[in-house]
Amino acid sequence: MARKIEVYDSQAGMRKRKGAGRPTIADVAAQAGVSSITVSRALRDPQKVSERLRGKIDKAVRALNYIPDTHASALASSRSNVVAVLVPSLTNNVFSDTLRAIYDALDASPLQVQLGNSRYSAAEQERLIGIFLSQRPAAMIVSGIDQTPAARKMLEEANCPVVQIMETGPDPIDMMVGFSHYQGGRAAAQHLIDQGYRHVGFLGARMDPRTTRRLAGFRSALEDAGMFDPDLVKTTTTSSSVTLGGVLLREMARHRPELDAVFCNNDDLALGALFGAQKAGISVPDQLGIAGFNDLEMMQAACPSLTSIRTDRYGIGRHAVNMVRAVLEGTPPPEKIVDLGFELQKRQSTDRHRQMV
Amino acid sequence: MARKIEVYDSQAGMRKRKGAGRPTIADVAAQAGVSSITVSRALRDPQKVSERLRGKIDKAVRALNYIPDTHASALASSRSNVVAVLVPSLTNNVFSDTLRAIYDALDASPLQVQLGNSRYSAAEQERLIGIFLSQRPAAMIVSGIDQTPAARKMLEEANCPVVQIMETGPDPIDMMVGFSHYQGGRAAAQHLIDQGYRHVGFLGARMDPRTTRRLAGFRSALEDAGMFDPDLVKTTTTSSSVTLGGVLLREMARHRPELDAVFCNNDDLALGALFGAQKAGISVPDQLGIAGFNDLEMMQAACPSLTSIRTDRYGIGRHAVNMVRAVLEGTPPPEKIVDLGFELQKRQSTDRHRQMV
DNA sequence: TAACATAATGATAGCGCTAACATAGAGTCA
DNA sequence: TGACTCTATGTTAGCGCTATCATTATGTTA
Repeated sequence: MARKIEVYDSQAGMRKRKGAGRPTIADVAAQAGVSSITVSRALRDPQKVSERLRGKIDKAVRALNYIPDTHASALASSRSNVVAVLVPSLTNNVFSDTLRAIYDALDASPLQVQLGNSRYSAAEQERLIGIFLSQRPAAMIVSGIDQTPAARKMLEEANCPVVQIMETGPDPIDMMVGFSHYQGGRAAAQHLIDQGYRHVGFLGARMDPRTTRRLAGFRSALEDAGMFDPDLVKTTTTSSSVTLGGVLLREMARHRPELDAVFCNNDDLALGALFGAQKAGISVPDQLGIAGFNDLEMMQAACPSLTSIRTDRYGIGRHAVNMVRAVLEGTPPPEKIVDLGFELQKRQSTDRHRQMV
Repeated sequence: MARKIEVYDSQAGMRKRKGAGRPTIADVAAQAGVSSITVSRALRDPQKVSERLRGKIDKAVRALNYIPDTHASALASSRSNVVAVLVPSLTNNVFSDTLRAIYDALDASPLQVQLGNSRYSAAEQERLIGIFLSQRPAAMIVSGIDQTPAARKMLEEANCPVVQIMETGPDPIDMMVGFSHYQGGRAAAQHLIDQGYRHVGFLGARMDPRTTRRLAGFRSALEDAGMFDPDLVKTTTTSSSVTLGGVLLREMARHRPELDAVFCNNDDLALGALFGAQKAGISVPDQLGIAGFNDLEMMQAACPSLTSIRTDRYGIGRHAVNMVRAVLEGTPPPEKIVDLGFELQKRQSTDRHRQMV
């Protein structure tokens, strides 16, 4: 038996791996003259360790420049501090506002963000969900409600809180924060009708599920008013830009001179439509009304100021994090679905009424 | 000896932890009738495993819906697949373009992005660097060259490639990709002087080290021309916005009616200045020249189109990733410092010359 | 056919941390 | 004072992977 142990030990010695060369919790423990677990506790939950030892440990940590290993910690505790967040675009201001809220809201907590960019592709979103789940995240926040069946299944089995954001719908995977894009599109169209516009067009770039629902709402309002004209709907597969807004507007105005208003499915297009109208000598709002969607900051600064549907993008991020934290702290929020609504911001670009009086 | 083993086993049984409940590599191995290490190899390096076993393993992986645990892998191999990226803002389009490039460039590799938002604070950047290093990242990409001494020390000792982006300077921590903001500011000012403007102002929001260097370049050009007037420099501590550009412009124009051009330290301010001028009945470019910085897409779409300093934000991200990958693959790039320069885009907003002819 | 390289697979230990239990010492109360 | 908490610390094993070596099956050469 002794012999066996010897063999065992020598093998162990021969096989020793080198690690990353950084100080470990054991080094800190040795330096402070305590056990590893005490160091672990001192770092995670200081009031569980006496002040005397805490002082020694802090000193050792500083002396060795010790940084705990996240991976070892996550493995041992089988819980990570990562909140995985999936957005379809990094350059769209809509998502950056929401992201900023998520970062702000997580700031006071030990949670970290892991961000993925699905590039408006459901397949890519599915792929990223798989990758992210391999990190055993503490929670997941994903954009939209149109996950692939496989993605949905993964999220349902993910064993962590999941929040779908930007949009609401009848069938949440777990929780939801957003608003109705259909109603938003409808409200914008109704406003243009109410302002007396009669030939209202729709400009849309790279239609995703949400912008498609805005179009559906737009259409329903116009149909109800007996004013819907399919020729006045112009969408593209290319991504949105200010330049594109101008191009689309001028094309539509050329083909259909009776056009007297446009609802742009986002604010970049609306700004571009304004510039396009200015270049073509079309006066806004007299000859052309313009409404956008999201109400980015520039809309009210523009000249003329631009009407838009204000959405609470920051609030969506904040709410999503609050719901996640509530669940992680054992107090699930009473409502699984939060609809933050939207608000029509009426501005000069659709203010024809006053001019006609 | 047998007895000893029994004791050992029973103790182990008493203490068994439950883990996360997900299938592990051992479950896959059992299902496929092979050893764990073979599964590990099949997943990481398929050609090291015979086709027959690979098939069985793939089937077992799918059947169990197995997702490898990143943390366990990182711990065992003491290397992670995380590239930590630190930017000062998530809402500034400048960084979102660079981020998009980083995500795009990493797409084909197994590397993952870990993104931090330092909110334009060096102290916050330092804190985040500490947090990120605890994940033993494969590489770090940080914005700017003005790290705190402690942050710089951590990065120097980080034992992974480090790229400082957005800016170049004489003393890289490791590698650098960017351009000279000083020269950019100088070029913008020189252009305004060349166009015949004589009372050139500077509008700046929340000055960070880079915008401060743009101002220094601006100032040096005006001083060389004997035209610098400190009263024509207006900066704020609040963050940049289109609205703010209009406010700053109108304040400056009111106090100094002789003002005939402004260089705005970013494009949002420049757009706001345009709108502000339009509201105040100041004609651009005749009575007022406007130049921005970065050349966001909207600049050329505006009416009148807006002059700006074009910067290669996407290229910065792409280059940074390429340098990182080169180092990780063992072929360090020949140049540690890459200057991607900038390009003055002359547009209508400063095209007074033509009008005067 | 012996000697040897090569390829495919496996057994074992360890990465750095923490859960779970164990223990020693200091109150606490009747 | 003894049975009993409570607090601060320690011991041990294990989280789920992979590095390292060991072994076995297979081909290759002279």
